[in-house]
Amino acid sequence: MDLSDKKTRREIGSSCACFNLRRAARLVTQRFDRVFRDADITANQFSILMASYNQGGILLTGLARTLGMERTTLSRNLSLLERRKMVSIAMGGDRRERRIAITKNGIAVLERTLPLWQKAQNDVLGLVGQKEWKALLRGLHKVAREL
Amino acid sequence: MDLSDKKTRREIGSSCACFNLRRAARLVTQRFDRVFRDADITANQFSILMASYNQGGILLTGLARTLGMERTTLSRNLSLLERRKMVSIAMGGDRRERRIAITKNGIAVLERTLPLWQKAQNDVLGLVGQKEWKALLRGLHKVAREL
DNA sequence: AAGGTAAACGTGTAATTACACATATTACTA
DNA sequence: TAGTAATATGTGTAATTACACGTTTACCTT
Repeated sequence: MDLSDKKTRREIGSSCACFNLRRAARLVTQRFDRVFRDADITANQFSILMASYNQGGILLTGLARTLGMERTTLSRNLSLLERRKMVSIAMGGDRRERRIAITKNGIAVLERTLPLWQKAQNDVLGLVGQKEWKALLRGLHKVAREL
Repeated sequence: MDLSDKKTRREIGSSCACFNLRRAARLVTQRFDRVFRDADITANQFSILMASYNQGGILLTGLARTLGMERTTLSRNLSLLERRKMVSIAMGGDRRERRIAITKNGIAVLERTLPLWQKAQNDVLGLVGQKEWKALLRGLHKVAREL
């Protein structure tokens, strides 16, 4: 490939899996976090809380896998939520283990944030279009399964 | 919606635009950056350099819009690349303006990183599947257009 | 039981991201 | 032209991300 050819460069930009996914993630995250502005949590924290709710008692490493997040990244994200009493991080029988669970307070935060999530979600789906979004979501699930 | 219902919670997780996009972006970025490990730049910097090449002389704000990146985010990303002589940040006739351009050195870095990009891109497309990827990419472009 | 291997996790460091706020410069308007 | 609005950008702060490296604990093999 010849980078001095502008057509080649544009093709790379418009097809790059990393760039296009990151850009879309940035744009959607911005939308969500603006809607979440007056909430007690970010959209990212909302996802972590929801996963902790669904997989109560799961190990840190397992939760990281579910979230497609590096273990150490999740560790730091959870520390913030633990400090704010939204999750508990308990030692398992195996003393290396960290068992993650959402707290009552975390559930309460989730519940009162849910309407904001619904609004942000509807906003984005409305702009993208239901049909287009369905196809997109299928692809995102495939990525999560395969990578 | 009732969060005490597990089915509801799982539905939220598997449909959330923000979570699913961010997770896919994380996974793909991890792949790319592992392939880029011995390169002089990250996958994100690769994208910024490529856009700076394509839009040579563009203003910071305009480039940020192209990249779907907050202006201040791009400002800091560009500072790193300027310090390493990969882009130039020049004042325009309007002294508020910052005109961004890739340098000769930046082009050289791009050229020798291109094979790594090609490998990472092929890896991801192979795992996701060409057909699935095409549909996904269309959706990502729609997101970038509409948000 | 000792020694080596594997598993689970934390810390140091640095890049990435963006909001709130502030500054500088230009354009517009009364 | 003085004052105001709009534009373009930078800085403070904090969350998010992940690699490299190190520690602790459990398991396994002899």
